[in-house]
Amino acid sequence: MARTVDPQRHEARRLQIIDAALTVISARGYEGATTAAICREAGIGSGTFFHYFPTKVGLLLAILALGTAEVGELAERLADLDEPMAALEEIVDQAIADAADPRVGGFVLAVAAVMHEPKAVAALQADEDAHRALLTEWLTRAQEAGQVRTDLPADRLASWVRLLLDGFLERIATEEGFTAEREGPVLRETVLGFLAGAH
Amino acid sequence: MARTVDPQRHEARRLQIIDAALTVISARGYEGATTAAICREAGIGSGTFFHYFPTKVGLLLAILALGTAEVGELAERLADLDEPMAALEEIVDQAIADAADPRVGGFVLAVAAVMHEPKAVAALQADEDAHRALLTEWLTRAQEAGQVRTDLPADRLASWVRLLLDGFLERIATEEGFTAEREGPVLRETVLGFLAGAH
Amino acid sequence: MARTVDPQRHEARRLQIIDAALTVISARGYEGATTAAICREAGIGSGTFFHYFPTKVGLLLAILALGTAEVGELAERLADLDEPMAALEEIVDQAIADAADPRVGGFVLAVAAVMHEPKAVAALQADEDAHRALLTEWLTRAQEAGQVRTDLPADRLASWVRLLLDGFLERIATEEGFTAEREGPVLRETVLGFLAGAH
Amino acid sequence: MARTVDPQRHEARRLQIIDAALTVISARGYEGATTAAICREAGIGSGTFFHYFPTKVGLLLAILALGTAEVGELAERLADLDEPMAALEEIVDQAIADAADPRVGGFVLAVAAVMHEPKAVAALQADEDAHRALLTEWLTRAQEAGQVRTDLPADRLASWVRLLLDGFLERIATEEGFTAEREGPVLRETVLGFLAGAH
DNA sequence: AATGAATGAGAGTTCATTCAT
DNA sequence: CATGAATGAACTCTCATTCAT
Repeated sequence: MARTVDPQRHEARRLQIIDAALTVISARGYEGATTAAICREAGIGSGTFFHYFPTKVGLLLAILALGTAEVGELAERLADLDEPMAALEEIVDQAIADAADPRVGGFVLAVAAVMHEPKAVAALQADEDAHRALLTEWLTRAQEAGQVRTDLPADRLASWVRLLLDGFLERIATEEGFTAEREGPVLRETVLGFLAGAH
Repeated sequence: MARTVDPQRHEARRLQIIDAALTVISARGYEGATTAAICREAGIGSGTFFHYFPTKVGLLLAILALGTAEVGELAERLADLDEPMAALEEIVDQAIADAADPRVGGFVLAVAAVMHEPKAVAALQADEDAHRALLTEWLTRAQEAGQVRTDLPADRLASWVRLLLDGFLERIATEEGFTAEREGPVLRETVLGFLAGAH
Repeated sequence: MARTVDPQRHEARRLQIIDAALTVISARGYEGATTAAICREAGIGSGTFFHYFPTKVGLLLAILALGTAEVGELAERLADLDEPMAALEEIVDQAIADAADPRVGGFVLAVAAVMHEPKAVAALQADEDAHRALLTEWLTRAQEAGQVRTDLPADRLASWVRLLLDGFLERIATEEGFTAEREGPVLRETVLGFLAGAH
Repeated sequence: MARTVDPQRHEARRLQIIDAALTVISARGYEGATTAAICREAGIGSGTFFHYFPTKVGLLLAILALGTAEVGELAERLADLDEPMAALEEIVDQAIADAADPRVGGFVLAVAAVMHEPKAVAALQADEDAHRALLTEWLTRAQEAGQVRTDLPADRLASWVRLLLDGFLERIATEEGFTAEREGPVLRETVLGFLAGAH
């Protein structure tokens, strides 16, 4: 009888729509993903969509915020570690694990192309900043521990690690036969090789 | 007497439109780049656009074909070289030079997100194939000469070099302060380090 | 709770748009009848139009299908008749009644000129076939009963009756003062005279 | 050396364009007949078109005027005749002969649908008026000679003869197998039967 | 006289968003 | 809460027409 919103039900519905959106955006790009197509995929009416998200961009922001939140969770999980190299390896492993969902690469690619929509750019930047902050923190510690090269400052090393992790995601989205399973070990080795530095 | 087609004038106009399109697509993405905006940037009327390109996709295909043709030109320039490593370094240097045009990264990113439009996908694939074929050819020779690692076959090495070169382009498009000038040497060193293999 | 589709409301809206289209097409021809003009006449927004019909051609096909369906209804009404001449007179009377809507002639004329759009041509042919089939059937019976001339086969007689009925419709659309009311009896007499044959 | 226009050459070019237009309009309708298509058919450049006709409508008016002029020529040829029925038969025979050009039916049909363009409507009306005037004149004489029915005034008889002649043209344009050759005699007989009147 | 490159108004169509039910 | 009919701004593309050559 209670007219109160069931927060659990509400959140479940939200995630259901986000999941559908991930699928559709990954397959067709952001502009190609019409709200109608997302609603069809989610099995809801068009009105319901706007009941859960204020605008189409609002949905995108929610997805990006979800990703940024996951970086925070990862940071918390690593907080206790003493060994910088173990933390950096964990970060790389997490990236490989994320890449196992074939939609992620397509989604990243699709969203990267949304440069208008200032709010999306800001959210993208926030996500990037969170990733870089986490990396820079552990890279700094690793440099202090003499475990990674010091010819480049930690934030530039972070840029290059991001280059490798992002490039990896996009390769998977782009190239037939380039899979997280097979190429994951090469990524690990390449990142570590890069951090070890030239000889 | 009759105003015959001046092929030179025609080609110049075409390139002018393509240049404007590069600017606009790079800034707003493919879907965000309306034909009206491209026309405004190029300083032409809307009808003129469709006088030079059959459709908006036609313009995209023309740009991609231009890029693929440039790979062919690079291949020809390298054909005479005897030293595989010199050729590979030349390929990397070319990528760094391309990345100096700040629009290229944004354009690549924008176009990578155009998954519908089968013809664009095909052209993108053709471009990718041309790049990979060139790389694979010289990587194979380098392996035969014992100059690069052999724990991975040449085509997988090519995938990883492409990952680095593409990632480099996109970093420049994305990250403030990550410039071709400053990071180019790191790219060179990283590619060569990767090809040298682990120790 | 949910606003389910009310099929009655939906059909009413459809007919409202079709009615507006009849008016506009009849007055300006098919190409001259812009979707904007039809929407204005129907008092709806442009989006609503495409909510009810997939394309402008789709609307045309729907109108033609409606007409063809009416031929079927007429055929059913006649099915019980024993007297061929009574059926043929009924067909002529129906044509006269149709011609009372002054838009019908203009519409027929306008649509007859749509030769591209293969689907429209097919629908037009289907409509023509339905009319001819009905006529040919009753003309055959009338010939067997010795009530109409036999110097021409039934299907050629059908062509000529169609010529008279169509021509009648178009005269009304074209000629000021040529009205269904005044000229209807002449049509009746002329068709019957033609079917009786020369003397 | 004289810069004077060669009127013969000019007129020939005009007729060449009109002929091409007849072909294209007959096949695609008036709106479907783009100036570009007409130029292609005529083997001229787009600029040349507008050198001979001020607008696309201007071309249409020229064609219609040509047709109206032919009615005048027919009227002159008949002027000497003493026998009204012979003149009327000649008019019908002329219609049958016109119908032998398969483009005429399609053209009439196409143009009949151009109801906007007030000037075209006026030209169409002038053509119709010329036809009716000629018919009415001879029908009046025939009535005075007691050779055709008098239960309808001459101008209404003219309407019905026009109905038959127009319908004949359109049938040919519309119906496969309905040819001027085969159906011409039936037309003759039907017109004369109608004029003889009921019994 | 003849050309065709250039133009821009206007066409059909899509789609995010609103709101009565 | 949930719906989907209704909306109109904005898009790509067509085509009659102009004009420099």
